Amino acid sequence: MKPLHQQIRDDIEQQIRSGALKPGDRIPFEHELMAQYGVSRMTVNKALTPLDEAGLIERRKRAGTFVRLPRLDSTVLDIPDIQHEITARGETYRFELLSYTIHKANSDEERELAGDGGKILVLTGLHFASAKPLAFERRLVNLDAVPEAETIDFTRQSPGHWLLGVVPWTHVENQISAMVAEAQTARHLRIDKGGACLVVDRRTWREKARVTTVKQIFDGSAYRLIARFDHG
Amino acid sequence: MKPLHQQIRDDIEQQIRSGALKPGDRIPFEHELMAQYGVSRMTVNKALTPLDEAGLIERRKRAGTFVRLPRLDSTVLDIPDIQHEITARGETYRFELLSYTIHKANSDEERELAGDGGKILVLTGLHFASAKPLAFERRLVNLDAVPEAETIDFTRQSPGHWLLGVVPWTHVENQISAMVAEAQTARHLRIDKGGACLVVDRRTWREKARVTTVKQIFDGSAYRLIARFDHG
DNA sequence: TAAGGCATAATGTATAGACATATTGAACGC
DNA sequence: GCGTTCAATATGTCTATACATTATGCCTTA
Repeated sequence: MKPLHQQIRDDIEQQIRSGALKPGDRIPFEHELMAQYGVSRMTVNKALTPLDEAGLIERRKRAGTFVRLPRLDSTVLDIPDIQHEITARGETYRFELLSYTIHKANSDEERELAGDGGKILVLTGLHFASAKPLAFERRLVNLDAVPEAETIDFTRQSPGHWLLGVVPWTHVENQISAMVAEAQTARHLRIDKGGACLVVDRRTWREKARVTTVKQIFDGSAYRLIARFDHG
Repeated sequence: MKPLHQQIRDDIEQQIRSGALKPGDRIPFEHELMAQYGVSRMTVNKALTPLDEAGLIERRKRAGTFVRLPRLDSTVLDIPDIQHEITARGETYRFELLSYTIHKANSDEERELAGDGGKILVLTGLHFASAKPLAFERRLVNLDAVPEAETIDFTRQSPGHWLLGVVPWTHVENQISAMVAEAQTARHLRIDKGGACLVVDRRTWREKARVTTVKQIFDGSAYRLIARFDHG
């Protein structure tokens, strides 16, 4: 048996999603719901609070509780870790390191990550799904934020996968764009020059500190970002 | 002043994110936290419950409460409504209808949406940011699920924006990919043939019923999906 | 009539106590 | 030794109550 507060919550949520309760409609007062379901006010409150936090309802003192206007501005999708995604669909994953250097920040991009003269790790590599190159990656790691990274062998291990497990991130910014493969990218991904590529640029923070910056270029004909989202 | 339960919650969350509490570590028992913060058990519980739901901690009867292993598999991003996004960055939005037909489903794609012989609305159009065409859209709407759509004038209004406000969706599936513009797309978006485009394919459900299918093709040089995500 | 004050009614937060439920670990019996 | 039982313990849920907070709308007053 589900807890009472969850039954009430599910009940109200269902009424909203089905359209029985429309945006702007007032939901019964807490004391009315108490009588209706035969529970205490704390239980009603525990049912309504998550609906408020999820943005489905709005609660105003003295006035009551109302169904919110639907949020127009977003849907949500997952961007999985490449390694995880490849193994999840039953293919074997392999990372191949192409280049690896450690030096002091001296470009704008590097200074933005690690500050002027900060120590950074720059590496490029390829992600393979079975025998096929799926993505080219160029990654910068702020070694002041993640000093352990200097001791890890990335010739086989994906740096992104390692970082996700070791460094707890608090903020991520993704940019997804499309570009046409130039010569070097085409060679790496074994596609024709002029083919379409899907590009993910990702910047990661831990609290205030920048952790890593990565550009991942996917073969547009072989890769799609697939995302499902269930409301509620 | 923040509520007590939130202070406690923030405090514990901070300890986890900073690394002071590591995965597997036991968090003090509720009765210990009661003494530590000088609050009742309900308040402690109200602080811990959201951390549990967010997946940061795991609670086991008799054993106690523990810091969870970090989830490796996903990060989350928003895909905004085009119209909302354009107006949000201060440009004027315009939708231009290119074609509009209503007929019975007769292709595989149409049958998948509305069933065999179901009534569907098919339209194509362009989204403009100020004077520039930003995206080409081809949309199928299941008129059995959204009969009102037949009465709406889409010559100026974006069908996606209208649908979002009118039809509460429960499930969305997005596919993001990259392609090279062929002749017609290039002409519509006023870009060179062979330029890169970002493509979003979206399918929307309301409960079990399919609502709409849309393919949006963006000028890859002018558009990026930008997504930020804050942990917790 | 308009500005301001005030009682009222709703949600917001917190307490103490009760019983339910699940799991651990020790005591017990074979 | 090994499995079983059982009490202890921590979380899960719910109640009844109390006081805080805030916006409403009436009522008073200039």
